[in-house]
Amino acid sequence: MEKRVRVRFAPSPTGGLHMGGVRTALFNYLFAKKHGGDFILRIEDTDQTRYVNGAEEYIVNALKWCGIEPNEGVGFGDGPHKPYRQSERKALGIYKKYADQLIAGGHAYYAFDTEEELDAMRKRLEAAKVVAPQYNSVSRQTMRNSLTLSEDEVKKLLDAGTPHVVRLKVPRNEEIRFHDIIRGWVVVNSSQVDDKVLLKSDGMPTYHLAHIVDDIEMQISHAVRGEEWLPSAPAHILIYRYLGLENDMPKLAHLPLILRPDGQGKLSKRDKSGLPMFPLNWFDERTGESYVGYRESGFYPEAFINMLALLGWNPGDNREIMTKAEIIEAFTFERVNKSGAKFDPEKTKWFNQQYLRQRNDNELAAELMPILESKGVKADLKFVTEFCRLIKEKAHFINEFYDLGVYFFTAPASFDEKVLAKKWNENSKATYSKLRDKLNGENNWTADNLHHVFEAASAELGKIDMQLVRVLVSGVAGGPQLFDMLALLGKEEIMKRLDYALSQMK
RNA sequence: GGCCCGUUCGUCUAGGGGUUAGGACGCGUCCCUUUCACGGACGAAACACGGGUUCGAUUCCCGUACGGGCUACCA
Repeated sequence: MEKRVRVRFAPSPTGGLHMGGVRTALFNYLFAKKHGGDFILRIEDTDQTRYVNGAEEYIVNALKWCGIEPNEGVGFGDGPHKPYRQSERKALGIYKKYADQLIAGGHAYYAFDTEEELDAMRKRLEAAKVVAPQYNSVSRQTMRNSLTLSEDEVKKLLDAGTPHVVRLKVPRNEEIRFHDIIRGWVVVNSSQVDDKVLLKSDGMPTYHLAHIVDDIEMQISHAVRGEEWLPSAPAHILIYRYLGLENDMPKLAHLPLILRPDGQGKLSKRDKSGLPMFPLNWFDERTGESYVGYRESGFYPEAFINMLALLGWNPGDNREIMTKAEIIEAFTFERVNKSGAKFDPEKTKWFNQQYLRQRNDNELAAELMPILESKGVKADLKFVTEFCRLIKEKAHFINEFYDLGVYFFTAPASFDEKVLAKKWNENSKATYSKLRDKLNGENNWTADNLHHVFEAASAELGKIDMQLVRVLVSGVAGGPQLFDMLALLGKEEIMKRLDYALSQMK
């Protein structure tokens, strides 16, 4: 029988979760939901020196905002495999048990080398023109460890509490094969793998040991992670093997990376594309740096995850705008690409625009009201709702609305020079003053009727240039449909604006 | 440098031994329009290169180039 699908997202709380991490979480989530399985959040906080305050909370909040909610784990209600924080699991002695088992089986050993000694070893190897200096089956023989020291000596050192690590004893020359769901078979020779540290001198496990122990204990069925883990996968295979768990290990799937838009390297915390790299605002109190989030930039979480899902995956047909349910339904690892995908800021904006257009005017107004308030703009809901109807076609984000239509809230003080230079002449003042008077006599102030009034005025006064009227009333050359705009602003306001504009014109 | 992974329009991608190599973003032109948009139509734009295998290769194999990842008592 197939194992129940149980996958985990296991970030380390070393900073804000950036969008590459969000995508890894998303793919795990999609796979779990597709198969009716479990999605777990585990916190890999084994590096105490890199722990950042607030990072864990950020991760939880970011996943919540994205709608990528674990059904088990830190911040989402503990489950049967608690605790889900590795620091807490370490306190329970979980990892040491496995490390001891490896040592007892002759597959791991104690190493007492100091940082200086390790440094010296690397320098020595470099000087000897060794291509890849590492702690391995060859170099370990020149170091101070339980393979080179006598049993008595080792015991003495351990009893004296000498700082030491536990390392994996990787064989000298052995072919390691493993299957990746996305990439197929991968073969690496063990000579390329170093003797990885399993237990650090502070007693904490490294990622390599910890994730294996936890994946086994938590009955994880698939380890889905970024491609940056591919090179260490052979070492992981060895650990499972030496633990006698090779048949119980999760299936592996290494996701392609998200690359920078300009093409060089994987996405970093900061990018010049102008779009955020983080789901939510993030302030790093260590460095004092802050980063804007997708949420605060006016993105919808549906748009964000839709975009992310299509970066490296596709449903096999031409669909692009998909609900989360549709994505889940269509999701398979077979349709995940092998190659890295460059992040495309333009298309990302387009995704949000598509979702923006799906909202009705009442929903948009409800979203816009607090933004207006924060800008100190007072406007009533009815006005704002109509404003949304007019302006939404031009926007990608709700928080562009105000800037795109400031003149709906503040009368213009200046007027587009280009349009005036091209279209305003010595007769204009007389013509548009007459138009102003005609409008002033008009009581049926609707878009439709204003359209008729303009046509009649054009016939009577000579051509009324609609763009000129637009500039007189709004100050700018572009904007929503003119008559809708006049209708919304209202007769009183339009009169005021025309009077002011005409007083400024020659 | 070494090891691993990858390579279809500028970008995200579909496809796959014989196709006019399809879609989307962006870009351009036109239509609609007395303004501004939306919208519609059309267009430019890709199989990295070299060898095989084959009647035939963009598709399979091998090299090369290029790109990416890893190379810590970080994850």
